Amino acid sequence: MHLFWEHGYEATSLAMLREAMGLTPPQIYNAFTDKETLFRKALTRYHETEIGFALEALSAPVPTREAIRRLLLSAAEAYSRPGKPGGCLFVSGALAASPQAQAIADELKAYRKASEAAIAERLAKGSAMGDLPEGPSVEGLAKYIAGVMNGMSIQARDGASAEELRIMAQTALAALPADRQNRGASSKE
Amino acid sequence: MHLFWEHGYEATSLAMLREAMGLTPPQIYNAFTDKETLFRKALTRYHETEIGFALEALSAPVPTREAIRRLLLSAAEAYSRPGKPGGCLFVSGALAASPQAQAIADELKAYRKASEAAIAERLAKGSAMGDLPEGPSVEGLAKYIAGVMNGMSIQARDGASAEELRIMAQTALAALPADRQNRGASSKE
DNA sequence: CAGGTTTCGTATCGATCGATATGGAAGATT
DNA sequence: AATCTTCCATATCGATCGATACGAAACCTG
Repeated sequence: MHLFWEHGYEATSLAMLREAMGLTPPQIYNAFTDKETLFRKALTRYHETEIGFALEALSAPVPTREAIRRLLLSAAEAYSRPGKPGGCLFVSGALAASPQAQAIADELKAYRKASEAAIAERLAKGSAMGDLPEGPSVEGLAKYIAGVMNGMSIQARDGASAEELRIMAQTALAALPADRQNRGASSKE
Repeated sequence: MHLFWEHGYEATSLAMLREAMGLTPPQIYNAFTDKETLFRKALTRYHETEIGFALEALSAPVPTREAIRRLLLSAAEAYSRPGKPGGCLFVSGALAASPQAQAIADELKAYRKASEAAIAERLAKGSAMGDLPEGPSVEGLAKYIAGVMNGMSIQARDGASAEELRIMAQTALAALPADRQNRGASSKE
């Protein structure tokens, strides 16, 4: 998973995976069928073990703005963990791909779209509760937040520290209109 | 250039380049030495022909916030031009790379850092002119803006329309404190 | 028009990719 | 203990990568 995270799908060779896992080629193919299946296994594992912060932040019983704040700040941490590759696997796994790997690129794109949809869903809930007063539409706001997280992923890959990512998250949050209710209650910006 | 832009450095094969340019392998190597040199030529050409909007926006004689507004909005256009690959070559060229292509990945990272530095320079100028009142530091703000542009690049690659990118740009701009002087003079948000 | 030179496309190079066939060691059964 | 079966690491597969050697066609020179 770390190798795919660091180098992306296509640039990670079987030889690298073999050395990292300490397995022989037949062992790999017996266990994972082929490289594509192995990558998909890594994707689901990544989703389960490294991306929990997103669901946690979006489902917390807090005002909408606070939920987004938690989402962005925990992303800042997750994208700059020591000992882990920088950024998000869903972004660096295959932003650009050869025609043969288009299926993989499409799958990663679907993961990114799903993240944006989850954000939009949370925003829609907030909007229905009168928690998200004026400003851009839910879809536009979700695209902005998802986009900022993608941007944080690239900044992390370029060496941004956790503190720098936190600042970026805080700055991004300033674009969101303040809550009408619970204003400043649980936020300590 | 379009092939590298669409598929990235490593995933673009000599066979694709050969077909696109209508050249035979020796012609390519006579003209460009090797694949790496060809890619660097494409990079400089991209910088000259597709990224002019950035320098134009940052050097325009307008208030700081208006300059950033123009930067983000023109990026929204540039990243979603019909007939061109989505996003920015500096991002999709090689976000993740194999160890052999690390030099290319580092060079692209340097381009991204230079963009951020250019933004920081413009912000510093504005700050010195009292044009950028309170809020985060110049470096933090520059990292935010550059990060948002990187995020827009990914959203564009995922199929976001020019209008959706414009909305994202406008939303991102809301995070910037309003100018103390010339407030709303040249901005039509 | 003949000879010599240059140019350029084809065919192929060694290396590496993802994936697999094969020979030999380990363990089970009679 | 001898034989047979099972399992697994090495060696290798065809395909493709980036890059180049070589032979034929074109062109200039005498």
